[in-house]
Amino acid sequence: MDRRRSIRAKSGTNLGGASAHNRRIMIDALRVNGALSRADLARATGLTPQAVSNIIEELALDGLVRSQASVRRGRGQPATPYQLVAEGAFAIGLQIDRHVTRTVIVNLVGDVLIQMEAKLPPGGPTQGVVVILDLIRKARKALAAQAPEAEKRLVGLGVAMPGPFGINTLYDDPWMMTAWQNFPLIDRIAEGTGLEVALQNDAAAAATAERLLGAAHGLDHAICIYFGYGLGTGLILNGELYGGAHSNAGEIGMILALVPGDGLDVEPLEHYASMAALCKLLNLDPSEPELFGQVTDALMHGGPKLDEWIGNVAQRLRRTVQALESIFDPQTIILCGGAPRTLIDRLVAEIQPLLPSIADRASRYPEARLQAGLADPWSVALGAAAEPIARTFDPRFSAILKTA
Amino acid sequence: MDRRRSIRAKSGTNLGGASAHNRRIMIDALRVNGALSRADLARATGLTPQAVSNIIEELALDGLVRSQASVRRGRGQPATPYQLVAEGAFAIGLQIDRHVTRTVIVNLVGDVLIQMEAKLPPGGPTQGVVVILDLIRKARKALAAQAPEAEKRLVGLGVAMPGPFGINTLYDDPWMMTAWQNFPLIDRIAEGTGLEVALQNDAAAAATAERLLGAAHGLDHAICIYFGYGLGTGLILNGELYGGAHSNAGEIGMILALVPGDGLDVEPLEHYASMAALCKLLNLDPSEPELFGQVTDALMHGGPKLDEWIGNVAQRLRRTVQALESIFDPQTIILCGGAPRTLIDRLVAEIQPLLPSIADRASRYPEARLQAGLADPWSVALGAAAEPIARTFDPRFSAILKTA
DNA sequence: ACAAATAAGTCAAGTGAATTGATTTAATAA
DNA sequence: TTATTAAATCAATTCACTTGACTTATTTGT
Repeated sequence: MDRRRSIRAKSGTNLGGASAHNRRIMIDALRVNGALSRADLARATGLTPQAVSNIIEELALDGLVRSQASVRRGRGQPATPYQLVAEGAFAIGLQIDRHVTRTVIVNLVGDVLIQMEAKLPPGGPTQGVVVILDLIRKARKALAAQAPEAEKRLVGLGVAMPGPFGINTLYDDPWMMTAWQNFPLIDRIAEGTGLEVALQNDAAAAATAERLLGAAHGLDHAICIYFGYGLGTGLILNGELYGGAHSNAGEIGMILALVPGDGLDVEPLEHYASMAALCKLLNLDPSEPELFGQVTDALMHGGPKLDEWIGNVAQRLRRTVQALESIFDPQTIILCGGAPRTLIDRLVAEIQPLLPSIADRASRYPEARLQAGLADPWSVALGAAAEPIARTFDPRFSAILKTA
Repeated sequence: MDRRRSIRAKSGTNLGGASAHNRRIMIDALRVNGALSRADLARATGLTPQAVSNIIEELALDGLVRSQASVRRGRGQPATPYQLVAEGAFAIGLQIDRHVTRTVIVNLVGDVLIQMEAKLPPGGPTQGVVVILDLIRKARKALAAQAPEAEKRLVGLGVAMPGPFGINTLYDDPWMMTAWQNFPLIDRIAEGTGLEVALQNDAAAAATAERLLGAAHGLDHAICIYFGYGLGTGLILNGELYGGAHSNAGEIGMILALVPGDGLDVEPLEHYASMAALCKLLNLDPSEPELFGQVTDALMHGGPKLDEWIGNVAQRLRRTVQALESIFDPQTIILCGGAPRTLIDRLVAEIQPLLPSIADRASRYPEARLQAGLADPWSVALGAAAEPIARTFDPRFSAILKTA
C-alpha cells in the first residue's frame, strides 16, 4: 500500500503562463478577425495598450505578425493594422484511411503548400508506417524546395485516423482498423520525423479544418457531422475541440438506432449512413481513386435504390440533427465529409425541412441551423495539419499550463 | 453603417488573473482531495512550494482554509495538512418549479444549513416573485440566527428552473413555464436581495450538485440525466458545466424519438420518460406534497400499466445512455432526479443490461457506466446553491478573466 | 488658418506574484 | 550519533503587466 495517494489537481500558472496566454490570444484574435491595430487588440482583449504594444512587437520580431499600411479611421492618429504572417509557422497533417494515406503541409493561415498521397499496403501498420514515413519525407523535401525557411518553423505533425481508440471491437466490422489502433503509431512517427505528433480521429480533424477555414470559422459552438467512410462528429464546444474522457467523443456512427418497422431491433447508425454503406449498395470499390466521380455519376443518374437510400439516410440524419441540437444547443451544425460535394449538398437538401428543436428560435443567429461544410478527400489531412497550429497558438491549450 | 466592426477575442490576463487562478486551483484541489499539505499542493499544481505557502497563508487569513494537526509520513519534517473551512463561504440556492419554490443555504463544503419551501401562487411570475423574495428573506433571517457571521460571506444566489430559455414554444405543453421564462426574473431577484444572481436550468443544477457532493465528485467528464417533472441532462465536460450557445444544452427531453411500431411518428422523449408522464399515467396530482410517497407506494404495489411504463421508459433510456456514451465518451453517466429514490433505483436496475458502446472498454475506470445519483426534491435547489460557490472558487471560471 | 478634440501609440517608472537559492526544522535510517 | 529525507520559510530577484504622462497624427469647428 502506498502512503501517498495520487492527488488530482489542475495546474497553477505564473507570469510566463499568463504571457504565453496573451500571445496566443493575440494570434487567435488576428486569425478570427483578420488584421487589427494594437488599439483594437487592446480593446478586444482587455489588456492595456502598452501591454499589447509590447506583445505585438515581440510577435513581429518572431516573424508571426506583420504591419499593414496605416489606415485613417476618422479623428485621431491613423491605426496600423497587423496581420498574421502566413509563413510564420508550418505544420504537417497526415490522414491514415483504410486504403490510402494523405499528407498535407499548411502554413499559419491554413494555405495548403504540399499535398501528397500514397496507397497503403494491405499488410497493416508494420508495413504501413514505412510508406507513411516515406511519404512525409517526400513532402518535406518538396516543402524545402518551395520554402527553404519552412523546415525551421514546423510546429508539429497531426495524425488523423478513424476512431474509436482503445476499444474492444464492438461489432464485427471490417471497416474498423483495429490493427492500426493498437499499434504504437504516434511514437513511431515521432521517432521517424523528429516532430511533435498528436493523434485525433478523422471527424475531429475535419472539425478543426472547418474551424480554421470553413463554415465554423470564428464560431465557439458548432457540431460538425463527418460523413465519410464512417460517420462521426467533431464537437467544437467553447471554441475548443472536445474529446471526452478518452478522445472518443463524437462517435455518433456507433449510436444504436431503431430499425424502422422492425420492432425493437437496433443497428449502428453508420451501417446506413456512411460512404461505406453507399459503396456496398452501389457495389463500388472504396479504394478506387475515382470513387468520388463514380458516386457523383450515380447521383446524377439516380435510380430507385439510390433514391431510397438517400431518403433513408436523410430521414435518420434529420433526427440526428434534431438530437444534436437538443443536446448541444450549438450555433450551427455542419455536414461535412470525406464524400463528394454533390452527395453532401444533396443530403443537406434532402434533410430539409428540419424537425422542430430548441435551435428553432425567433432571434436566429446568422448561421443556418444546418449547412454544408468542406467536402473533399483532403479535408481530414488539412484538419490534422491544423491541430499542431491550434495547439501551438490556441489560447485554450495553454491558459492553465505553466511554461516551465 | 458603423466603421468599427465588433471584434471577437478572448480576454487577456495579467498578474492578478494568474494569482486568482492559483487561489482557485488550491481551493479546488482541497475540495476534491480533502486535506492536503502545502508540499502536496505544490507537487499537484506544479507551483513552487514558496508560492503555495504564500497563497495558503493568505487563504487562511481570509478564513477559507484551516490547518489540521501535523502528520508524520516517514522521513522528513511532518506535513501540516490544510482543509477547507466550511464557514468560509455561503450561498443561496433557489429552485422554481411549476407549483413550488424551494430555497436552500449551503456553506463552502456543501452542507445544507437552511431549507425552506413555499407554494407558488397560480398567478405567474408577477405574484410569484413576491413569494420568492419573501421566502429568501425568511431563509436569510434563519441563517443569521444560526450563524451571525454568514451574511457577510454570502457569495451569491443561484436560481434553477426548467428550461429551455428564450425559445418559441415548440409543442403545446402545459408543463413549460413560458411566462416565467420571459420574465426579467434575475434582475428582480438581484434587486430584491442585493446579491449576484445567476440562472441555470434544473438539470444543470442537479449536475452541479452531483459534482459538488454526489456521484460526479472529482470527475471531469460526466453526464447527469435528470429525471424530474421533465427530462434533461447536465453536461460536465472538462470539469465544467457546459451550457451551449444559449444555455439550453442538455435538453434531451426534447429529442424527437421514434414511436416504436408506429411507422415514422416521432414524439419528444419526455412525453414518455418523466415524472409528468408518470403522474398522468397514475392520475396523480404533480403539485401534491406527498407525491414521492404516492409514487413509491405505486411502485411497491406494481401493476401491469406501471410495469409496462417502466419497461418502456427503461428501454428508451437504455438507448439514450448508449447514445450519450457514444457522443460524449464520459467517465460515467448518472441518473438523478427530482423523483423518488425508489423510482431512480428501479430505473437504473431496469435499464440493465446496457447496450454495447465505446464506454464498454476493457480497462474500465472504477466508475460504473451508469449509476444512480441524488434523488431528492431538494437536489436542484442544492445544485443552484452550489453554482455561486463554483463561480467564485472554481478555477475554470476565472483562468481567462482579468481581475480589474 | 488655427485651436480643440480625438485617437493611436510610446516612454519610463512602478507593481506584485511567482521564482530562485540558501536555510531552518523535524522526522527516520544507518 | 550522523546522514538522509522532506516540509516549510527567508530574502533577493525576475519579469510581464499597469500607471500616468507624453508624443504624434488626424478630423472637426470656428
